Amino acid sequence: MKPALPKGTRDFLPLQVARRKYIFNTIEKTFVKYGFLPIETPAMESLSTLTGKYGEEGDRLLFKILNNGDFLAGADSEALEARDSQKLIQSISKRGLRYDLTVPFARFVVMNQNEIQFPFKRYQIQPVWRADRPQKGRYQEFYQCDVDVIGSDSLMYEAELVSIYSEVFASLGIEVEIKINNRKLLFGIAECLGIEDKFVDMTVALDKLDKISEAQVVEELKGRGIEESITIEAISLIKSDNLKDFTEKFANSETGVKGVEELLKVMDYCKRIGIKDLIFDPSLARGLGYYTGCIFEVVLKKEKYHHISMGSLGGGGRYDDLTDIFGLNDMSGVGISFGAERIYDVLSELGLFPQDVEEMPSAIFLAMDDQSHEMAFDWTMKLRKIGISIDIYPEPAKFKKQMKYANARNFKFALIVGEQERNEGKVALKDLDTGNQELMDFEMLRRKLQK
RNA sequence: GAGGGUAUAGCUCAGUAGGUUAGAGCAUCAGAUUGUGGUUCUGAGGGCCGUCGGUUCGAAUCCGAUUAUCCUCCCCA
Repeated sequence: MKPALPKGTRDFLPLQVARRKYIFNTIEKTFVKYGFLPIETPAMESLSTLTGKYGEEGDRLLFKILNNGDFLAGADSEALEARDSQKLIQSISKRGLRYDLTVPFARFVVMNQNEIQFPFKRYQIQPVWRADRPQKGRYQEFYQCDVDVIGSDSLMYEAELVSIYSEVFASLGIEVEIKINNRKLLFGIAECLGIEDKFVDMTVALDKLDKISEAQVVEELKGRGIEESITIEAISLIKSDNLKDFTEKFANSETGVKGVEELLKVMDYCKRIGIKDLIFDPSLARGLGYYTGCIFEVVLKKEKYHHISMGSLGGGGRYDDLTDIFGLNDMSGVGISFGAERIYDVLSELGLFPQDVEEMPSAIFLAMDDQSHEMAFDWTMKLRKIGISIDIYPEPAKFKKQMKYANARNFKFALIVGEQERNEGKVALKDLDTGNQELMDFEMLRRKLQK
């Protein structure tokens, strides 16, 4: 049979794995420094945990797992007869693959509330799955790196998370803008324009302003029943980057004022710790429905990387009612996520990966004959026992072949053992860059490889 | 959900206006070379040309369908 991967999935070569680990490690190190603790949740969740949490579109993109055994025995025969897939699913699939890490986290918090201490600071780096149509930089299986704190409404945490963004991207060598806005401020705008019932439509459309023209936004909102004059007013409002302007406008919107206050507080925290790249952007909306307070998004610094087109490298925000649906109230939380796959693409395009991400032994034994191979094997194992990473060619094959292998795998040294070396109880250490060779006994070799 | 591209050797891809036996590079193996690679030369193996159907004396090539995959829009990480 012909081997193939399901669409939107990838294999990773050793170098790619090493580079991905470098990203994950950089992110994780920062999370740990800020006092976040790791958790893991299963790849599968009950379908009921997942459905209805991501909107209509999200439900469509959920991977459903077919029930085991005779799944048709329990199938809804009416739905089956009517060929109603949507309805049939409930009776033939009770599990699905997780779509993000936030909803499983909410479930986790509710189920483990007696085991954890609030405010609970957790991070989670695991793959998620979406049955989306794949394209560049977008896959059906990809990793998310989430960091959330739940059980506190302190705005200090917003500042901590901004600081984490700032630190992680700085250590990766990428210059970014961290955009911040507040859903309450957006609601305030809707309120003073008298369209609070169309709040979601408004934000979704305004969010597209950097991609489509104002006229198109007006058009889109007209289709959703918002008058042109109101949309134009809304657009002019969010063009302002001065927070104080909003305070005046929000005379009739308590929520709007609250949003401005929250933003000022967070930005004040960030100023204290010297964060420069935080930018207030009132057009930032974020699609996900559960956000209620500050929202964030990270993008490449435009003036620096105008040649690279890449969506956001991360995003997040505050949510007040996430655990509510699972029966736990009064649990405000705030969290952000890193788009590791996109970060990978950016680092790779900019050539910003360190040279030495791949961890491998510096030397490999090559033997000329059976007896030498035995000696090389003994030395190999002795070195490994004292913690030195080392490799050996599996048989005394043709020497040229062994050299080729050592070279192709990028070893720094070849340790050559033939009759001559063996008789002296030594090996020849050949530097594969310079071609220089040096005879060494075991002790010399140990010292050479140990540093 | 809408649109576009691609499908030929293990891998990356050529294949001209339909015409005998479908090619290259890389990889693999063997030899020139019984202990020195990254950069030598020679040779070998390996293909129902995605699948089904149609046009034709004749199809990898043209047409239709189908499947798979990549990409663009929507949305997202």
